[in-house]
Amino acid sequence: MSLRIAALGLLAEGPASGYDLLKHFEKSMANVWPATQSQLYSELNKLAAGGLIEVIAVGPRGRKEYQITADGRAELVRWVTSPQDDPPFRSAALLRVFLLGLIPTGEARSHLHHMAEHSEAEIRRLSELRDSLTCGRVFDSSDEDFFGLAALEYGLRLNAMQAQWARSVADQLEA
Amino acid sequence: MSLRIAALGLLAEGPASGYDLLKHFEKSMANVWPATQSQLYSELNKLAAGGLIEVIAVGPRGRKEYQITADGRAELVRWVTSPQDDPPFRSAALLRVFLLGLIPTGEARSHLHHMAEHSEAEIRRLSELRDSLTCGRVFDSSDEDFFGLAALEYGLRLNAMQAQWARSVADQLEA
DNA sequence: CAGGCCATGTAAGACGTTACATGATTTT
DNA sequence: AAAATCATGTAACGTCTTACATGGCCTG
Repeated sequence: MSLRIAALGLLAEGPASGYDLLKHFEKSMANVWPATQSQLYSELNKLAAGGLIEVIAVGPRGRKEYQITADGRAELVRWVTSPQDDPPFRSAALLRVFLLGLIPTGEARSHLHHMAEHSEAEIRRLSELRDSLTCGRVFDSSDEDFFGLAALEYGLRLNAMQAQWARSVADQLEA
Repeated sequence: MSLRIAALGLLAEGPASGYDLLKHFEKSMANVWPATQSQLYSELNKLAAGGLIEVIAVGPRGRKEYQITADGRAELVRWVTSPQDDPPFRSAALLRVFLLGLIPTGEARSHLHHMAEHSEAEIRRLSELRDSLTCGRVFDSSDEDFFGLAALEYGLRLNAMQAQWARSVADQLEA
């Protein structure tokens, strides 16, 4: 469901081919909903079969340019306003936390430090991504990627929280 | 993979039936890795077939009591120390944020307020869960559910962050 | 004309969701 | 005797991962 929506969402900004979408996708929504090339191409076929998008041109190398249809836009708005049927939150990293008692305390502490470092590296990666997207310009709520930047800000805060949490749990473990 | 580990992890604390596990599961790991009854039962069969757990008793109503094996413990430790092959982070809620530009600003702002309220409700739910688990006693790093409580603390911080973030994005939208 | 990029697709298998199916035992 | 709880399982369907397969176009 979600990948289908991601594809529709990208096409809502204008016509594109699967290949174009994939490129754009990796810099934006793939950060919150990763997907592979195979998956995206097959979703595009399903969307076209369902009439939510349509092929408006065929270029060199069999390139198919897709465009969102009115039905597609309707489906997109329906989904955006229906948060109740989202798939649930899942985190293997937190599941691991539950099981940290199975390894020696020193190793558990070390794992927590690694988690903190990983979050800090993510913060650097996301900061760079933000800089590459904004490239110095100012932006406000009418900006076309205002919400993409808001999602990015979420990622920054999430990782900051995670690093602090991991260090605080590690500290409790020392005692 | 992860559900299999969750089941093994619960069995590492002592023998139990699928039914027992399900009950315990819902109060602990299901918060970070939800699963259905069907899925848990079939994982137990697969684990038993693979020799990671074994049936040590059959009780009334066909109740099967499982116990973790040495191979099972080894697998558990292997997984706990291998964070590199975790499934990636996914959030439909954040994907929705990317698409909030598709609905009128007022509705988007209202959605963000709902997100904040949802997080605040989660904070209350998790606080109650914590109280029911600790029931007033003090705990330290030698406590058997120290790490479960650490995961719970993560949930509290995550939701606090989320509520603040949602309100801050909503505020930028006013301007 | 070789190498890199453009461009799309298939197939097998693991994992997850939903709904249904079945029946024994204990409690009221 | 009915209702609640205990207890396990099957089947269909959709999603995600991994690996593989294919070939056209453009640049040097």
